[in-house]
Amino acid sequence: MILLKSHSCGELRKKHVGANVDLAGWVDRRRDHGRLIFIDLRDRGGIVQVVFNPEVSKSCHEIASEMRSEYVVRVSGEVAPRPPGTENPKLPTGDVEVIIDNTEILNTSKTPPFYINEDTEVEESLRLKYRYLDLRRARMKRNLLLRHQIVKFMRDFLDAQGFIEVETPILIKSTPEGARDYLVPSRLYPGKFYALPQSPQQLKQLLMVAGVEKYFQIAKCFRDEDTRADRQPEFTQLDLEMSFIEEEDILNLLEGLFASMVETVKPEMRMIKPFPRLTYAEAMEHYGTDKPDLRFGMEIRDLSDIVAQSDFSIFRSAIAEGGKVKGICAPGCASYTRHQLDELNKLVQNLGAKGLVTIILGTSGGSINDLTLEMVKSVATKFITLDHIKQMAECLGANMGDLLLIIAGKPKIVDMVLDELRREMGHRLKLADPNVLAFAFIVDFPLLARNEEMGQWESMHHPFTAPRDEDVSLLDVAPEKVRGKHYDMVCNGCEIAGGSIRIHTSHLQRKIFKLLGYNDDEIEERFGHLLEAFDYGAPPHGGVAPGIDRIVMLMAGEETIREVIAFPKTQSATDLTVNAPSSVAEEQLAELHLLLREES
RNA sequence: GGCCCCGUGGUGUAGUGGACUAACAUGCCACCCUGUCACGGUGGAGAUCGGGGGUUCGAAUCCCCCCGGGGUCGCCA
Repeated sequence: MILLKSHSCGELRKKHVGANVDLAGWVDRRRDHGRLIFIDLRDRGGIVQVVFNPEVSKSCHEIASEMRSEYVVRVSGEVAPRPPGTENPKLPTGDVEVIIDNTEILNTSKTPPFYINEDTEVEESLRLKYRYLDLRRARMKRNLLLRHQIVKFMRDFLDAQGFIEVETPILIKSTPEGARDYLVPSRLYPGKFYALPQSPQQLKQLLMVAGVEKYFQIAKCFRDEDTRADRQPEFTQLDLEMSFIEEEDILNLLEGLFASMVETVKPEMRMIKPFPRLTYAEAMEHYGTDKPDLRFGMEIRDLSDIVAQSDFSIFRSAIAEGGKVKGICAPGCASYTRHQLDELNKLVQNLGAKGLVTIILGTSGGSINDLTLEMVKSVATKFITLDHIKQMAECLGANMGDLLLIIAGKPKIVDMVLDELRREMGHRLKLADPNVLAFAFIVDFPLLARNEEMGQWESMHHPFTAPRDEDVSLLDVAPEKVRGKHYDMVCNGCEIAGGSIRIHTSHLQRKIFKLLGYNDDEIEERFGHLLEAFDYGAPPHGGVAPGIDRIVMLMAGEETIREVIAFPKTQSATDLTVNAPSSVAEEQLAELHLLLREES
């Protein structure tokens, strides 16, 4: 026998009754009744109950009494209908069972360090150390399968649209202006290094010059920066690029791809269609972030004009110093206790705000017109008139019984803190439906942002992003006003994709590099290959790169991308499964011409 | 680099200065059990409470340092 299995455990149904089957898998659970032993046998396809009856086979029954959790076993027998009344509706295979007349233990197993057969919380470091066991669990198996289905859909979809998949190198050239690079020392060239790609950006643009026209790749990207729930040192992007297109083409492609992918792979999840489009300015104004969670409202409103003339020094001084006063309305939260308000205050202070002004609007429902000063609970009542409070409540769309949360300070801090508060309150009030994927496009980004520390212009996206045609003339006089042909796709508060129409002439590209502070030598050394390529008939082109880990995370309903990566790294960038990074032998270092520095 | 949370039998939790000789569930081991499916029953083994130091008559519990995991700000063109 070459194959140990004639069927998968999970596929057996009533129609198989009478068939002799060969199965193999892991012991999920054992129920030993003394004479009769039931084993739930598990393989990738599912679980089926197999029965060891000493009256059928005494030797099989003896072997089965030795079986324990996670033993690897092979069984053969006849598929039988379960006796009436003993069917198990919880199992897809619950109408049948396999009466075993031949079996073998292929391998034993130690008692696993955590439950494989139960969906209980286990400390993540333990799961990662024994990731191969963790991946046996239903949740991880489901996530791996979903990821496969998503990636397969992407490949099929893009193939049907005429894209071709091209691989680009993993050993490329360091580009220190972006994220920190992962470096690979060169054995053949002492003192020189390759870098792992932060993204295949320049290579895919060269593929456009090469006439590929429609390219994509499931691309591993590497960035040596600190991790987050949605950020890993290495991650996967659906990298794609097209020639002879404009921004609208990319957005249409994305919407078509993601909408049909969700409808195919996760039909139970809902979307807002067509995907809403917000300008960067609108997103920042109403959500305080360029990646808003649009599953709920609770929009931020600017209250500066209302309170500018008030006697409340916190508000007045913030505005006088060039700051803003903005707030949100937490519906129905007037009953918040002192303790809960203190908690929120602590939250905003940890984020860098000076404090949180809370205004409780009465205790029961009703029209805000009936509000009296006695019904308002807030430190602000001493300094702010009832009229101002009513105006703020109206501006925030508040009703009686609601809680206003107001932050004053520098615009950047105010936005960041209110974004956090909005998401926190949305979470507490369960406003974000987990079965909704609220995709949206963010457009009209500024091309450049001022780096205050360095006193220099930096690319908002990357230096290859084309400025809007009508703004090109502003590059010389007012760079901050130049809008880029840059777009993001966001979903549920997560940046899912970023892309742009690229510069495709060396003249304009050089101009941008110079604006970013590079001199001619630096431009030549770092980007000479790209600029030269542009002089050989580079077509207009643009593209986008959706993060695969993130979209799988959202579709799997997970909180971190580690749950959808087979072997993820910890927050401190270690791999607990294989214990990486690790020391290397002195001989390896010597071969690479490396000497370790003494760190103080 | 900053701030915050977590670490108690194999696993998940309870215990927040004395009654803890550390509890509960589950897992594990042994025996019993022919229809269970998170099988059931009886019995048993198993943690000096992440590590180190300190305070105290007394520390799982309070303080300090360290280690590990997580969240986040900075960082992520």
